[in-house]
Amino acid sequence: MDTPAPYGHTPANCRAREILGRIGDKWSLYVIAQLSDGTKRFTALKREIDGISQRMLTVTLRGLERDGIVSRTMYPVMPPRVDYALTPLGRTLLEAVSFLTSWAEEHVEEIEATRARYDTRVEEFSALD
Amino acid sequence: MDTPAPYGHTPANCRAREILGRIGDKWSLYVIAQLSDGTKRFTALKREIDGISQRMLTVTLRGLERDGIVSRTMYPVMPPRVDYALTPLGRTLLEAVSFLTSWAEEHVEEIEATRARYDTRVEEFSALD
DNA sequence: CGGGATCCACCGTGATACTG
DNA sequence: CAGTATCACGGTGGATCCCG
Repeated sequence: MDTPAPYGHTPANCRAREILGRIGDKWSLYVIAQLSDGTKRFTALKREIDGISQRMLTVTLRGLERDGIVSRTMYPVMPPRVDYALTPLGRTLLEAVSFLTSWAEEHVEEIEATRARYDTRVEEFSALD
Repeated sequence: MDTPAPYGHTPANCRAREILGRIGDKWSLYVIAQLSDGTKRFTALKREIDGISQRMLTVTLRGLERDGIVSRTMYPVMPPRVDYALTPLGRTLLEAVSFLTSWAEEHVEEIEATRARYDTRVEEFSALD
């Protein structure tokens, strides 16, 4: 418990960081996007999200469920059946995310150009050795 | 409810993920927030962002500079002086971030309550062993 | 003052195998 | 079908020392 002084609190952005930490990981955004058009089963999600492993889909869904962004409905049948869906809270998040998506859409070219220029400069600079 | 248009497999999510990867790391958001009220020097940023190491401030600033979100101005004087500021692109990002911040502000209590309930349930379930 | 270089601990992620 | 368990790996971030 006495971890030597964690990174101290930081004001209002702290919460935004926490949120970003939740949806900013490798898979959450894809899961949320796939659930934006309705309830889906585990396997359907796995099939639609290219490259995700069984484990990471489970881990991601658990995290989103924990924060009330995704709901999980289990049917005690054989074989097992589990449905996942966005909660009302999850759908409000969708709105915030689409704002970021729009920003990304609008500026992706500018960013990539800037990045390429930066990398070229660094490369040229390194060549001075 | 007026959720934004459903977005399925669109590459848009990839770009949004890339953006989240940029600002969703541990420190970028704090750096951006601190630069929102004007140009600042390295040491000033380090002083204002509680808990950040010299290394991580450098790394974070380089990343933001690479993507054209932050500008870096070096003065060849002794002792060295370097100014950092948000670029116009960086300031447009500020808008998107404040949207997420608002979302976090509005729902942080709900999320924390849900999270606490979830953890309690898991705890009780584990106690069944 | 504003870094760069190095070493290291942690943990998020992936691959694989097993299960109710 | 929908997971859990285990191991291995790489990247992120922290601590420290040094330099122009």
